[in-house]
Amino acid sequence: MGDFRELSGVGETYWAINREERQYAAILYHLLLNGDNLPRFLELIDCPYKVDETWSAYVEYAYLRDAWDKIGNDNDKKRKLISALLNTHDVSSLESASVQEWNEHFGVGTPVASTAHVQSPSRWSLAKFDANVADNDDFLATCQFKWAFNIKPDIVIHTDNDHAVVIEAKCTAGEGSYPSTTPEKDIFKRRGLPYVRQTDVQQYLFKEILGIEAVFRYVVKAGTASTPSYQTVLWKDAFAALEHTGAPTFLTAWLRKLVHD
DNA sequence: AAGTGGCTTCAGGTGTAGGT
DNA sequence: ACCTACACCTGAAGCCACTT
Repeated sequence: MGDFRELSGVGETYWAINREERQYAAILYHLLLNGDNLPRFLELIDCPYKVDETWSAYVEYAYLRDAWDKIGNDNDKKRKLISALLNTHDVSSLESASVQEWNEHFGVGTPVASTAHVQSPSRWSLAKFDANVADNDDFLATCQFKWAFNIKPDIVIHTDNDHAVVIEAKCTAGEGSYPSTTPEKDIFKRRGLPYVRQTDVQQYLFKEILGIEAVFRYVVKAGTASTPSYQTVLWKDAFAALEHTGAPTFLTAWLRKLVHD
């Protein structure tokens, strides 16, 4: 039997010290689905959209990944889709390329460029298609397109089919930016391109790719500074605004602690 | 004090090869 | 036709040193 808890002197139940942002997001999501909590929350964050009966809500929202998977083996449809949404010079020059040439153009190497399947843009490699996309605007567009296939907002509420509220849950870390790795950052520096904020990619995903009008909110522990790209809400205010009658004992205690600490 | 960049670890997705 | 193991890549996040 392990005795970490005794040796460490950390005697609290886990919930009392938990600092996992996905756990916070899961609690928020759970509460949002109960009673009148959805309208309460939307009012708190100044949601400009009306909710109708088609509303739905998601955690770890990966719409493009799943829609891509749903297309199945239709390579032709996949290429037409990319050509329509990513309207760059190099993409239009790929019309007669083979499937493998198409994949190689975007630098897919996971583990190799497939000869059979048009691979997901989420697998494109920035460091490799750098060599194949000369124009800076095209390069940036290709990066954004790829990133849009990878981002997963923590919570998304579709207030109806064409409007959404996008929630990013944060415990300690701030807003991320792209590109993320050193070699990729070097490429951006060499090209003189600015880094792209996480919320910029989210806005691009919803507006330009999915055709969904959306607002964006960060839920954070402390600090209320909103930037032009998003507004922030405090966890304590979010939880204080939500009804939780009948919740399990630990959750009631946890919420009390979160609201009053 | 807050932000940035480099480094590390972890978890998960993807396609291939090789087995049954 | 399925399954499993495998290699490779990526993003998220934490930590630390450094800058502003």
